[in-house]
Amino acid sequence: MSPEWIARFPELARLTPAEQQLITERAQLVELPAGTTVFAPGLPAENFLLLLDGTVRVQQVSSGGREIVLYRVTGGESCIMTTACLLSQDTYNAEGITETPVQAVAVPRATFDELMARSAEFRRFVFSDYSSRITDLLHVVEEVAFERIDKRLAQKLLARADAEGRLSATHQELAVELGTAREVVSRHLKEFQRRGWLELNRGQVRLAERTGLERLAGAA
Amino acid sequence: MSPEWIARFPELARLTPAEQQLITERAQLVELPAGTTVFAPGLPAENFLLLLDGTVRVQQVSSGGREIVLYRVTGGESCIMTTACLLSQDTYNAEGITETPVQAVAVPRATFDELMARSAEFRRFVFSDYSSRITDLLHVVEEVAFERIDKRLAQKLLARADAEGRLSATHQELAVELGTAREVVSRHLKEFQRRGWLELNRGQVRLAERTGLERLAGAA
DNA sequence: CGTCCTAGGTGACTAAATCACATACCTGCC
DNA sequence: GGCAGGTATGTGATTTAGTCACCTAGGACG
Repeated sequence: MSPEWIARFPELARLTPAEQQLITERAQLVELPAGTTVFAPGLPAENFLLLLDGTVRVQQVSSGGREIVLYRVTGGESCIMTTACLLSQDTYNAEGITETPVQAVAVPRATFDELMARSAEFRRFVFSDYSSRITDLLHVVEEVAFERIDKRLAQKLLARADAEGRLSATHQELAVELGTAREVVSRHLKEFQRRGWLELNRGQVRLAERTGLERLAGAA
Repeated sequence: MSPEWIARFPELARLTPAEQQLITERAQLVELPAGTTVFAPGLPAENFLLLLDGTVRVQQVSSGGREIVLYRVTGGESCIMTTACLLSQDTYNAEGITETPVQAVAVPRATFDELMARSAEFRRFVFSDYSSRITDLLHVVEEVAFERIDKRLAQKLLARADAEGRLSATHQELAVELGTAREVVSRHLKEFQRRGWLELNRGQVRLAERTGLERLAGAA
């Protein structure tokens, strides 16, 4: 395949020309529509995935039907969870779903192994990705175990709103982000609205007074 | 150092003699008393640690002073978190503390890198350890986000009790295991006692009727 | 215009966390 | 033995979160 994509991964751009050629020759470009399940319990992971464009949401589902978003993989990152599935006998009960149309590069396992053997740069790339995911997971644990829902919700709203303070999300979707129940989100949103911090419409939130949200989000 | 220890790591025993020699020549045996901080936010991690004996408890501490145990590293496992610290610019707010006297092998970073380059077996060993830790963290997220405290407490008690059904732990220690508050643990323990499932003494729990606990622990 | 589906609202209740103390138990020391 | 000080545990009151059951509102579409 054509090799321009490799420039999107600064760490890979430092590989030797021969190593870059190895990747670009053996890797396959894949295009996935939004809503595709990239990995899930029971599905075998065959490739090391490098995301060029789009985002993959990784979340955990409980037996009781509740869900929580663990992290997102975006362009320029690799999807380690699939790699980890290759190596662990334990099955994860996490799943990865494309949130947008996704363009990615699939590196076959044998090529992945060869690059791990040949290139210190490649190893650094893979490890730093692992480390980032572990950091993400530690962050989720910290939030879920120790932080108040209203604070976490305020943080989410600020993080996901666009420049005009708008975001499209149902209460249910926000609940999954935080790993809580829809009613809990609805009640807090309503309270925020009562305080004049935001306006609510079906599937839409518009931030009116960021300062209040920011104070709550930043509260120790 | 003397090379017998390597036999405790089945994956490493499959390395070639030359690779095994590389490790045993360069690695250092370290002995740590119980209660030593192995890694913590801010501390630089210099070595790849392989545990021979003892256990290291890895836990997260919140700003509010609450804590939660994430997982334990025991003999035959490596302490990936320290390695990950080497590779991630993000600082973890997790810490590792020896729970017992610990005997470990410290592999210098350069030797670690060399082995990663030379040995597919070594890579498999490192990756499978990473995967196990990620699995552990996913498990913690699932428990904290979705499971009831009484069920989790029952599971902990069953898991930590010895053959006679005894375990030494304060309510506070159990609370840290679960990432909750001491009062919550005290009240549930008291209720378990009321049901005749266990007997309580200062710093001690004795399981009297495992069946009740088991039913609660296994409840969907 | 009615039907159906999804989004959101709400009251009642249970579970968990927090706060503020009150006791109980143990160890060392007189 | 008795007392002091530290650690462990008990408990009520209150707030916050999660659950359950059910309701209403907004759209899409025939």
